[in-house]
Amino acid sequence: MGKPIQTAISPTRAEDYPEWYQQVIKASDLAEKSPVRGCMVIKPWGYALWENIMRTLDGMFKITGVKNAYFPLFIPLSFLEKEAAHVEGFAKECAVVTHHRLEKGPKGELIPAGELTEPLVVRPTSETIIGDSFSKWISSYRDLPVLINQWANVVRWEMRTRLFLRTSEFLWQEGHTAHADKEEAVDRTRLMLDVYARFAEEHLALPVIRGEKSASERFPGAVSTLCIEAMMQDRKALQAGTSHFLGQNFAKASGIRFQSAQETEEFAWTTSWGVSTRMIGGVIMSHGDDDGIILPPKIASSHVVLLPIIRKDDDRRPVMEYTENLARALREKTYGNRQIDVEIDTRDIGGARGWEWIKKGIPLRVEIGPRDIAGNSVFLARRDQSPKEKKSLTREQFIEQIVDILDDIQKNLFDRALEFQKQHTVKIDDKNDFSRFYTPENTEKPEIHGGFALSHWCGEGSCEEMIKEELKVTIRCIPFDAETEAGTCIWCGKPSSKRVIFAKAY
RNA sequence: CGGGACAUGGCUCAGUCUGGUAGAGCACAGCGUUCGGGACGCUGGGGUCGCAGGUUCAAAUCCUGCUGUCCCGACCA
Repeated sequence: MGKPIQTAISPTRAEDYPEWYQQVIKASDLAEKSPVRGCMVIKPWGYALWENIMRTLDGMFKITGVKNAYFPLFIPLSFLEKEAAHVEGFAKECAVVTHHRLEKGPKGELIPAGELTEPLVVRPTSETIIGDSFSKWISSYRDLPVLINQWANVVRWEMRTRLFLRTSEFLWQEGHTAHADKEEAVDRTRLMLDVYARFAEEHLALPVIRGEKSASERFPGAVSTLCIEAMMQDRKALQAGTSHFLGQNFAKASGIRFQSAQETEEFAWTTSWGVSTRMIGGVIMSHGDDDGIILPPKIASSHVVLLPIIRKDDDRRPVMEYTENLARALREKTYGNRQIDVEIDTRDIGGARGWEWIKKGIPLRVEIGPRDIAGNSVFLARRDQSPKEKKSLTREQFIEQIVDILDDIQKNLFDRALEFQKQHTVKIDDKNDFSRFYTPENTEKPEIHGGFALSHWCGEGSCEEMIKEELKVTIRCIPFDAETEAGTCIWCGKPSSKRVIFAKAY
């Protein structure tokens, strides 16, 4: 009884975007909140995404000469104190370990005991501890460059958290490199950003804008910070990856010195770069619809689910046999850098079964019943199309075409996201227009509004700050492809030579 | 860390004002009927009402303290 529900997720994106995001994660079984404040449990369907991200990115790093290593979770407090700007940036969100033992209290409760002489900081990032290693590994220009990456967890004690987008503990990779000259380090910074951009676009189907951060948004201690920025469906920007040129700041703090070919003692030039589980939040918010998430096939937790339709007991045997055979044939095929992953769902829960897989965002659903066996066919539905758009293919056609179909979905998701980004990216030259663009009509509960504004900026931090203060809008980046063009700052009217990207941000 | 709200089964909540046997819907399990557009019936399992004190013959309900969560600010991959 009751009216059929129109969408699988309630509320819809238009009704309440932040709430939609939470509900989508719940419905898709990606992750859940943990009993620990601000932390999350990543469930198998969500962790598979991360595994696929890791596998692909890891390969991309290694092609550029990067090797993996692992550094400690704990950083001596004194290490963190070495770089002034770095301390400034992270001091307010560090978890600190002060004891190394638990003792039974009078009521049997456990009390921390054995105070450490030097407190240990749970890494918020590893520049300082990796720098310490680098200082020991490097003594000659012949030792350079050193190109290291680690896959790890880090902790930043955030005030407000959201699953995947901002959690107190998150998974990421952090690359750290040291070079003999500035030029090479600058090139590496840019190279890794390009790796991220290519990964985001080709694997996550996220169109991104590459650019440089303004001084106020720079990584604490960096000389320059490069980033990729993606537009979510609420038209806010999400920083999906960053690459930092650290100059000699951290080399000086950690004593990374080497003897040059000219026999002089020099400080190394270092870089660091990272992407995190936040990317998954970006995938959810870019591609999801009111029926749940839509996984890009390249990183999808699984590619296709087979749904046997069994009406009578007599059907069971032939339908299951047909299904198992199809699964075997599909698993022999390769898409991207892995074999096709096939799920078989035999649960007898009626139509709810298909909807669960829609909510989980699996790229392809295949229904297999007596009719298909009779016609040697399959009944196929694509997650990037409406749930009703199912069509029949012969078994052979399907096996032959599945890789192309997956690729078509991948491309379609990217094209849609790019179209959306273009639609909501506008050049704005008038201050009033700018304010109007970023002011919701309903201030109580802001509707989806705004987008990326390409506007002139004089380069002054004070303008940036006032814009942030008044409109909650920040400079996301100074795009690499910005053309030199005479104009006036959107805020103060002083002359400016190029446009930057403004947006509300996550 | 400042201002506000809340805490009852896995989830969403009623019951609290006016103290007296712990409730509903959804979810879950079993059986049957179903199944290619989100099924239905019957039966069943599951909660010391956030924690610790106090008042009382009696506390989910009243009082005190604590903890946690959410919303709004300051901070952020």
